[in-house]
Amino acid sequence: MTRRKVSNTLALALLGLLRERPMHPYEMASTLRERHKDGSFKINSGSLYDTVESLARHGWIEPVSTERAGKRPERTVYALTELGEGEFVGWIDELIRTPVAEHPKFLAAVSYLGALGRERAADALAERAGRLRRQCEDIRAVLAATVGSGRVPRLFMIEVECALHSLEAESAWTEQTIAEIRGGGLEWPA
Amino acid sequence: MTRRKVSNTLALALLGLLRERPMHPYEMASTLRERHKDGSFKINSGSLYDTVESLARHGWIEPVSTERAGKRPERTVYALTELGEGEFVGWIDELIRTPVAEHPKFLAAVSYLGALGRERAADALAERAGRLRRQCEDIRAVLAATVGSGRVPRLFMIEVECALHSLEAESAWTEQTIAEIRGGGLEWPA
DNA sequence: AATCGTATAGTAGGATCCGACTAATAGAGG
DNA sequence: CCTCTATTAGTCGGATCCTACTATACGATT
Repeated sequence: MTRRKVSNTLALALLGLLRERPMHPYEMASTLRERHKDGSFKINSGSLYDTVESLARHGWIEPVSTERAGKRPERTVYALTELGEGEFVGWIDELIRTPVAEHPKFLAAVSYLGALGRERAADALAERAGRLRRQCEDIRAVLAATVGSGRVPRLFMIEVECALHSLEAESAWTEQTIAEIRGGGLEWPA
Repeated sequence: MTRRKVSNTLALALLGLLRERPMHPYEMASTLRERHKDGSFKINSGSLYDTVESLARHGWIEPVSTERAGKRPERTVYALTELGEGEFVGWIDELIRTPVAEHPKFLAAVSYLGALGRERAADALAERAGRLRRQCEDIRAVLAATVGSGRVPRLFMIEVECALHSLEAESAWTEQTIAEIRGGGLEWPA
């Protein structure tokens, strides 16, 4: 009972791009960055090439040509296969329907918040809260510059809205918890 | 500029446990599960032993004895070192202060929500919403049975509250997005 | 008393991931 | 027109992680 053959979500991003047109790996990465998809996918040149190879091995994409400009390394252009197209949609469907447990680092740290002591805990949370606020602003700016100006359909940036929503929630929890610590509403056992 | 020597947050969990008393690896894992920390840390027997070894290699913990019960494999009991204690607190502080980009699978899928088409997207989101609601209820039940009954100090389960808060936020976003899709408030380009 | 399921305890080997590196070209600045 | 930096493009080796597996003990059931 082998799980899904390729599980890295970067693969999902690549499949999605190749639905538009064939590309070579480096172009996939830069296109994703241009479109601000680097918040939703971890784009790392190391794993990029591994992932492309793995997709090709499973027949979800295939090389269609190789080009060469000057003395630069040869670039292999890949295209989506029919198999890949089907897997793409099925995979998304599954990812949406079934929540999977993630283990964010913040949660790990919060588990031992007590170890910092009241003062330092409140301090650290306050610093985080500030950074979260700035991150939210940055994201709002991106949304304003794209969807806000009507240049990009909202659906194409919907995951950015989703990320913003969850950042805002984290921000709210953080502020509220600081208040409870400082206000004494949260007991602090030894 | 060396990165942090051990980066897996499971290591953080282990350090935290060993602050109470020395334990052998299997006991660490089962204690964490008992305390419902398996929502905040990914506990996997494979990585457990790797992580313990890595912590020992860096001198954050050290073997203090080996015991044997019957013909079972020998168990090595580890204790926290002073170095480990310091790193523990410093690590938590850093994790709290500095948000790091996580890349939840859901966000990846939402990035290509368009590929499902209106109907199917709303459907899939609705299924997720249902599961999220059930998860929230489960968590509330755990909180009621522990903190609610006064048997466990609230600070010891604070990360569960945090996780609940973020699940609720995701839940809300999901419901709201379903409504926008079904109500036509969200444009659906080809 | 033989069998079944579950808890205890850990190992081995491969898949995956990633940081650090190489190397060529284009364009900016002096 | 020469150097410097940024961008383009990709490789490589090792660290990490996890799945699947081994093996014993113990209580309950037939």
